[in-house]
Amino acid sequence: MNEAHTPAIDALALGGRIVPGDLPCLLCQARSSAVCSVLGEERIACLNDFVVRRRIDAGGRLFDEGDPAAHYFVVTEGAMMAFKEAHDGRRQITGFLYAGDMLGLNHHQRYVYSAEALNDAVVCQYEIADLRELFRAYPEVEHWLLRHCSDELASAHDQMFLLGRKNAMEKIATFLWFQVHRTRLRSRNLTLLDLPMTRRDIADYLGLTVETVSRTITRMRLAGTIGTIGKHGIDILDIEDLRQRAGGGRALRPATARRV
Amino acid sequence: MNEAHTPAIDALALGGRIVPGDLPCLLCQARSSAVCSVLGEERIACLNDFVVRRRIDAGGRLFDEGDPAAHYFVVTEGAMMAFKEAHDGRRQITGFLYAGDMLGLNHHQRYVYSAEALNDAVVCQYEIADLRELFRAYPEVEHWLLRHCSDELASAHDQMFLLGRKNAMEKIATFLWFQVHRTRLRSRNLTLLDLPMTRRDIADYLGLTVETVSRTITRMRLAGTIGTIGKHGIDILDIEDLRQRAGGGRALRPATARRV
DNA sequence: CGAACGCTTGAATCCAGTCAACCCCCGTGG
DNA sequence: CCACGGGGGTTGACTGGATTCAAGCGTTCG
Repeated sequence: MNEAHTPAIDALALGGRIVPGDLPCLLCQARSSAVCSVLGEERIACLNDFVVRRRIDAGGRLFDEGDPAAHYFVVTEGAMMAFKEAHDGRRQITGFLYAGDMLGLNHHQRYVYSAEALNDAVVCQYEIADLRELFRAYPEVEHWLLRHCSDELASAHDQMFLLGRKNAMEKIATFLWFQVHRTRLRSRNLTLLDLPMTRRDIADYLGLTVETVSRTITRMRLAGTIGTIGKHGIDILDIEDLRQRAGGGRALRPATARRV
Repeated sequence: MNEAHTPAIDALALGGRIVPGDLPCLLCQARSSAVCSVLGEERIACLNDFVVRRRIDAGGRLFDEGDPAAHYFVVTEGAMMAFKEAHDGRRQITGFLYAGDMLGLNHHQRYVYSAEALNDAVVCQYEIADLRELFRAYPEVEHWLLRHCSDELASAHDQMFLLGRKNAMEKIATFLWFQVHRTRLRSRNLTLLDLPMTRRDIADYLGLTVETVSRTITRMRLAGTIGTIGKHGIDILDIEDLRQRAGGGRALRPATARRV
């Protein structure tokens, strides 16, 4: 069971549902950043008993706010978003989630937000009921969750400052600034962002309307700060100007912000 | 030492800093709702080795965003607030905290927000370095923290919806609605709120200006929804109307929202 | 007593929202 | 093959809700 020579195909062919063996976990995009990163190579196989992989098509719902909360998820491929919706259609996206990010953790009976895929995505699904057992067997899993949860809380506070106190230009610039850091464009000496979300998604994330997002991006393009390529491409032409527009120093801490 | 007949004064008079004995912990306002609630009466004494009590005068700072994070705090008396401030004076209050709420938990080197007392307050102070030891000795402490942290995250998401998508009237009404539930006015058949914060604090919590807060409260008074008594008193005259103004059903879940 | 602060109110301003038109792209189906 | 429809995006004109600026009131405090 702990031998790593089992071919991936063996694990994947076990039945109707796709169960990851050692290899899928070892090769997983989220391996270095998700919960399972606390388990060494020799213990990663133990997840077989806990985890199911699920594929969600672009635009598909993973769960709805108010649904009975039976699972905890980790995004392993693609991008998802978490959001709240009111009766009248108003929507607030609370986070965009990428490989390694988690979804659905809470200690209530029901999910407190909805989750949808931005593009074709894959998630690891844990039974909430199994988590307690997992915590007992591997306390470092719980350490990791606590750490990650407090990180998300810190990001949420940054977002609250943005929503409550920044104007449209600062909001868009901050958003792009975090995207640049999330994708490590700078360290890779690249300038091209490929955003998986629509203008409407950006608006609903920043507390704006589509029109304002569009106008603001146009203003930044005319000013030479960025270039636009198609619907999803953003070329960062003047990163320092972007930083200035985002609001400069405080309340702009990409190092600690995991969720953008 | 475990004998409960020791007068509180003995424990409090031990020296320059105030060290709680069993009795202060047992009589603590936060006893039933804070981290220490997971420790039974027989084990509460063990906190002596970990905890120091600190008093903060109204308006006093507990710590600043960016300060080296050495402590974790639990509010035991009074009210505090957590906030972020920009160079230009813009401020976003991220939470008001009362007996049982926690402050300063994070896994970075520095505090990610500032904390200030709204009125004379008392906090329990834990060394961050001691927390790991505490987790090992009492895993339920870590369970509690994770649970509480995910609750705070849920509240933060509600607040993000409020900041990004609600108008002034809905913001104020939601704020008062949560205050009503926090103080359990309804179950006690009372209608009088005594808010510890100023209009400016409310404005900085809701992403508004003082003037808008004042005007909106006036409008609710003229409409007969509430009455105002002095600077801090609010009389809830029509709770159903308040609920309607707050936005009705979704995104209004006082049961799970601990921080308002 | 005067200064400071918190709160309220009024008038004017402005930033973002609303409403509407139009473009482009893409998938669909005649 | 092309006509069509729909969705996403952009732009313009106008509106409006919240901010800004300013003044005044009551209370507190040195």
